[in-house]
Amino acid sequence: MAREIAKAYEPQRIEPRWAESWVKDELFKADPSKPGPVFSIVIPPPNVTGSLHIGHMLDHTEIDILTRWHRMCGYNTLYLPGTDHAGISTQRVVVRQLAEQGINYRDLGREGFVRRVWQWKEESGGTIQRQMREIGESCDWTREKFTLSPELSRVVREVFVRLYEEGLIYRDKRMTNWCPVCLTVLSDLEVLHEERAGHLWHIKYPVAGSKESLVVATTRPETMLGDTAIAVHPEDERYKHLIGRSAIVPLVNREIPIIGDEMVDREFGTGAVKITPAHDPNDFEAGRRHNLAEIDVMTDDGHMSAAAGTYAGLDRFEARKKIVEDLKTLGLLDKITDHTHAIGICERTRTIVEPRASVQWFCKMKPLAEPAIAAVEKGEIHIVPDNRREEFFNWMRNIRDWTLSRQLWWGHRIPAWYCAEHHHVIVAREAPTKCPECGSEHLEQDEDVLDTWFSSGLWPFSTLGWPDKTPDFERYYPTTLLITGYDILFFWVARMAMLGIHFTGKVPFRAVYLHSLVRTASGEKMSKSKGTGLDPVKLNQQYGTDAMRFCLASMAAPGTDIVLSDDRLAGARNFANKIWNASRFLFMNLDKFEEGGGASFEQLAGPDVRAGAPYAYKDSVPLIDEWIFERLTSARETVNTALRSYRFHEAAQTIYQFFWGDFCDWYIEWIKPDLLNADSERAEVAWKNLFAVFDDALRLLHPFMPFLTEELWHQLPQRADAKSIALEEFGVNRQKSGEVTRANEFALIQDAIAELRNIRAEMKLDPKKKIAAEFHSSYGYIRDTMERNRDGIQRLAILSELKVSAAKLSETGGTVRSTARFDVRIAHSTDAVDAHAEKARLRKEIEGLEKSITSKENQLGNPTFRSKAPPKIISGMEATMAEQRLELEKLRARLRDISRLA
RNA sequence: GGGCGCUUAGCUCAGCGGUUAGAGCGUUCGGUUUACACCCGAAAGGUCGAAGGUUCAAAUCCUUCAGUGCCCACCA
Repeated sequence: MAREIAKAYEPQRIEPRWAESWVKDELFKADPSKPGPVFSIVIPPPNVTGSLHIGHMLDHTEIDILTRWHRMCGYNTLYLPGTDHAGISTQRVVVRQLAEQGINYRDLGREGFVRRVWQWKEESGGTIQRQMREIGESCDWTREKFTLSPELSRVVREVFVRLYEEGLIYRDKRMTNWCPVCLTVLSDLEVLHEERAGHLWHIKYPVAGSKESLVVATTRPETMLGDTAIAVHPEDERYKHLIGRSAIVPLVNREIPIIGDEMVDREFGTGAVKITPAHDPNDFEAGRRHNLAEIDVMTDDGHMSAAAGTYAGLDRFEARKKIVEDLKTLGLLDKITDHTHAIGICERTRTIVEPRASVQWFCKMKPLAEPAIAAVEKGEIHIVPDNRREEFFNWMRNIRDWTLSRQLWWGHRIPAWYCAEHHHVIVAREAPTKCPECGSEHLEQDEDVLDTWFSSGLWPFSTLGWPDKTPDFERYYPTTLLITGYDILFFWVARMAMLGIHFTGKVPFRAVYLHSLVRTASGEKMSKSKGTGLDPVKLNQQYGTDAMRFCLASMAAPGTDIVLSDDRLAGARNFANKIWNASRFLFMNLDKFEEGGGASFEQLAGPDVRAGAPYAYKDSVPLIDEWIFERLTSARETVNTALRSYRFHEAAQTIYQFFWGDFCDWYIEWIKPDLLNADSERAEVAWKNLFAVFDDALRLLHPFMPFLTEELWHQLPQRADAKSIALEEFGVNRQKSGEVTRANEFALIQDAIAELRNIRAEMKLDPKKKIAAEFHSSYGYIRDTMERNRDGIQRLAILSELKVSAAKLSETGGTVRSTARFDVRIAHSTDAVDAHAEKARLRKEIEGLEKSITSKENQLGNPTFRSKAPPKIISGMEATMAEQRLELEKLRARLRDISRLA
């Protein structure tokens, strides 16, 4: 039966079918009761609001490659999917949507709003999970988790309560970062720092009861309305006499004390600092030291509050302008100088964050950080690449307490209640009915929710059933590996490490691989909001998911960022197409072979037949087959080694090289005639070995290109119970141990063909015309190899005949090419020879060789080198030099001959 | 202010102590070879940012410098 096979690979026609069947058959469902070493990995949960972006694509590609590879290597494998409720992001998305409908979310009330978010999540929140299914990720969908599900919420409460009981979670008034757009506090990590050119305003504060005034410098004049002191250094001769007196805050005419405090840097500004405890971290501390009032002059949304007097209601930056104007008018503005300083920016909205004192829930980090640092130091958690370890240590050793509460509605509500009468605090797993201290039944739950990262920090164990001792938890925790971008090392990885160790007593993952970021051509981090992101879904459709995966993998060298381009994607697409066409060739010729009365597909390619390879013809495995099996084995070993150390690019490159270079360009080209050989035994052996190699090669490629390989693998006859190539063995070594291979003999043949082709091209000989050639080597075994493989050489070098000779080749009437071990010659009319060009070519080659030889002579002649270098290097160098000398001699002779003839 | 990277072929990047420095793309030349022009064959192209140093041996390790990118940081 002749097959209809598309001329080009059309991923769109193949991918959806397999993606669907993999999910439907629950192909990747983990079973903790099954034997085998464990490979478990949890997904970095993407936002429910999200759709797949290029960063996920990279994450997921790497995760899926390693998962599929381990699965095929016999591991009991779990890849656990799920999503994050993403507090601020999600809330902002829904708030914006409501606003578009003219609804102010606050009007819905807390419950109404949260209900809307859930509703929205159900309707359009599944995008990313759907996309993950479409791109065929081999995760266990029966174990999908969501950070805000009742199941995981229970874990969040458990953890919060325990930390509170241990005294690690506390509530306090402290300096926090306030985002006037998000309307919530942020943790330090959510605040970015940006250097900006600003000013230093020098403002005169009159000293009470004197004509003197004190000049202070500030970058934020509007905060002066909340000043409650002026500080100078106690030892500062300029101001010492003023300590204990007071000054008048201009514009609001408040009398404030002048205090002495060591915190003041005499060198900076004027050496006198206005103290605004409600709006500056240093001032807050100073305020506590000196018992100063905290006057908050701003509202939640960044306007001036009632405390700002006549400025109330103004936007904070408007107020700044106005205040500066007014000071100028009053003659109280001493001067303005330029000043560049770092300001805090909200990670999401890019608005300037306002430092503000407020009451929040915090988590003490030092006691949690120490065991995590130790775990990384001891190698219980292995961080790759190495330099990220240092970053981790740096941050962890200087860690500060974590602001946990957020003034949002979407998220895990803080499990704390206050009694109306005495404000007793009750922290509990379930809502209490009365205050255990005073018995009051008027309880109100804390309005705030937890930072999103609090629940993600529990992800590796919360998803596996902790605190219960579930079979999943027992079998799959600690997880084997975590793969994520280095940009969330602190946000997420560090917190998982701390919380995992604290609560389970074990590290949450044994290794962390932090991959590169995908950047735009201009080097920026790709971002949807900036419009610089590539849409992987579109690209997957355009080039095929396999091509996309392969492309990313081939560029994913550890520690370096990726710049994706159409060229690279096209290259990967071409590779997929190449494989498709190679298969097309196999199946088309197989049809011919069967129709011509040859053995059946089953007889040539059945699973048992494939397993029995390599097959011999006339008592020995054909050289070409032995060669390709060896190339395959070596490629597989390289891939295994590379993947063990996350060198995806190396693995991908190796496979590419093997499939395209070895398998297509040489192996298939070489065996073409054998496949339809009149000698049916030779043909059968060729076919059998071919299918065995093909099967192995598909397996090798499968983790990288799951769809294409699944499709092609199913074209081969399979066992009745074989469901997917994904569940097959990655590869078995087909070489018998101790067997001496002749595979490198084929390398000589390749060299000879290359030299012959080179002559043809350089001499511009008619590419279609078969030409006679001669081959000489002083080694008998090499001549034998050529004799035995004459047909193939003639075919691939387009020769009419190949004369193998023990005698030196004549230089006249043709062109000779030499390697150390052999010479080839093609006869042609001398006018084809551009003697000048040929001489130049020879000279260049001679020069290169001479340089290389001289450098080796120098080294080998150096006694210190001989005594210190490893013997392997010395003998290798000697051998190479000997070969190079032989070749050099030949090239020189040839140059002399040409010169003489010309 | 600290810390971490990067600088290698026209472009994008591998290689990170050892034997004439590699890939993809691009370029040049030649090809309707019964799988593939998303292809085949051949070739050109690099004193590995600069200067010192360590070593028998340096693109690879160290120092300095010059560009360039990123992360962390409560000096008004």
